[in-house]
Amino acid sequence: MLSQSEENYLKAVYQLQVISKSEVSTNAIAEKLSTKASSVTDMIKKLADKKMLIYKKYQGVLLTDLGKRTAANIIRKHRLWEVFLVEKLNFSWDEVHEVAEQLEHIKSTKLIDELDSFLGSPKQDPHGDPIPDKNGNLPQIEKSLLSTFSKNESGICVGVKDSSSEFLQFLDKKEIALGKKIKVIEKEPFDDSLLIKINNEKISISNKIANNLYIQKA
Amino acid sequence: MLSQSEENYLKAVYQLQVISKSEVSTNAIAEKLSTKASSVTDMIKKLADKKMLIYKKYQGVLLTDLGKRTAANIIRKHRLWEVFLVEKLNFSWDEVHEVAEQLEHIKSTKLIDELDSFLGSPKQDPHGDPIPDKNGNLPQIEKSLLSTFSKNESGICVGVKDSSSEFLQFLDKKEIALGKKIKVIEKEPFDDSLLIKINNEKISISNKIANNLYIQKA
DNA sequence: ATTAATTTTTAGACAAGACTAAAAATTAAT
DNA sequence: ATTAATTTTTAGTCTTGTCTAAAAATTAAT
Repeated sequence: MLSQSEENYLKAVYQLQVISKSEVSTNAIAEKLSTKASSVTDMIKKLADKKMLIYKKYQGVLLTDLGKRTAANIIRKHRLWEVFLVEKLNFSWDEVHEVAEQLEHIKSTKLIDELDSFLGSPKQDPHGDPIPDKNGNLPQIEKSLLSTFSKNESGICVGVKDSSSEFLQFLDKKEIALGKKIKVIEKEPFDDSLLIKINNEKISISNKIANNLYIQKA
Repeated sequence: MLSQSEENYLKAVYQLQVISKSEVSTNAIAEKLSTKASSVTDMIKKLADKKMLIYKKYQGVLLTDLGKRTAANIIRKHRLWEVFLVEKLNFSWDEVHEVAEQLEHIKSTKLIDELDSFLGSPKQDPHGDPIPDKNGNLPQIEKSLLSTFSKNESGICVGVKDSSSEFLQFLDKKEIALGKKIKVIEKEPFDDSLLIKINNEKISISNKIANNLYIQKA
């Protein structure tokens, strides 16, 4: 049985490993969890003892299959709870993260199985992130950051990279939502800002915004 | 902000104080939480520092108004989650306790407000226990243990004293459920067992069973 | 009213998880 | 190929919540 803290470390390693596809460094984990490298060293020793990851001193860590499945399951729980909060309890997509961080640690297989079917086995969470299945498989959909688009390219908004409430509230204000069609009208070479068409309107967005919006190419 | 452990102590004191209506002893708390008296002493000092209860050495503790409201709110969360599990996620009444013990510690006012209205503001949990309102008021319904009934008295089954899964499964097997009408046909003086009429059948139940079933007198 | 039994508190220890400061190993730079 | 910079680990400390064992206070019993 893992503690909440152990689960949080495991989740962080998983997310970093998905990005890097190789060993995850102590410092990277420390940064992700806003903690100190020394605390990370202590914890990865414990997780290595529990066969969740492979640890060689000074070489970073790699999740074992068990570790991957366990981490994916925590993420599954997190994202299912997010769907629940938005679909059933009137939360907006910028309010769910903090509560889901707590709910993901509840231990009950029946709970999560029943929640999944109660929600109709959703495939994505409110931010467009895929929900791992019961076996820990995480289906990845084809998507690119809007910042990589050139003039006249278009697609459907399918996800966000940053899911801070600041960013999400900004998107709400601009009426940029998942499922909407976006077309790049102009790309400004000076600051890489984009003039896009969405909701039948033309609006200008900064490179920083475009760099946090995932689009499925049309 | 209270830790999970502090919340569990507070809940235990609340439940003991409701029964005794006076100071709660260190040993009583220790017994309720399956812990040691010395641990209890440590914790009640902390809860006294936080103005949750009044503590005089060797004299037991009494909850403050703040403590009472806080404890009632934890119980409110516990019972609302139990309703959710039974009504929405196909849990049976003997499966909910353990999961609700975890869910009751989730911190989010919006979550519990929305859950309450999602469930239609239920007034009782699946075991017939009243759900405290947002202000910590706990409406008590009129009820008596079936063991106190005499021959020919009757009423409606409205709650259980023991909510262990063993007892609840026993009730399921005998088709004794909340809302059912029960009439005492005979009371056996030798062992205080009862012959009762329920579901249009006569069945015999031991004093121990009758002592854990709450009935609203007809 | 002492003595005995019980309850409660104190003192000290331990595990988990975090931290700081310093040492060791690795990586980068000249 | 050394030196410098960075990263990682170790060693020691702190807090929370628990425990055991012993001391102190209260309650019960003669």
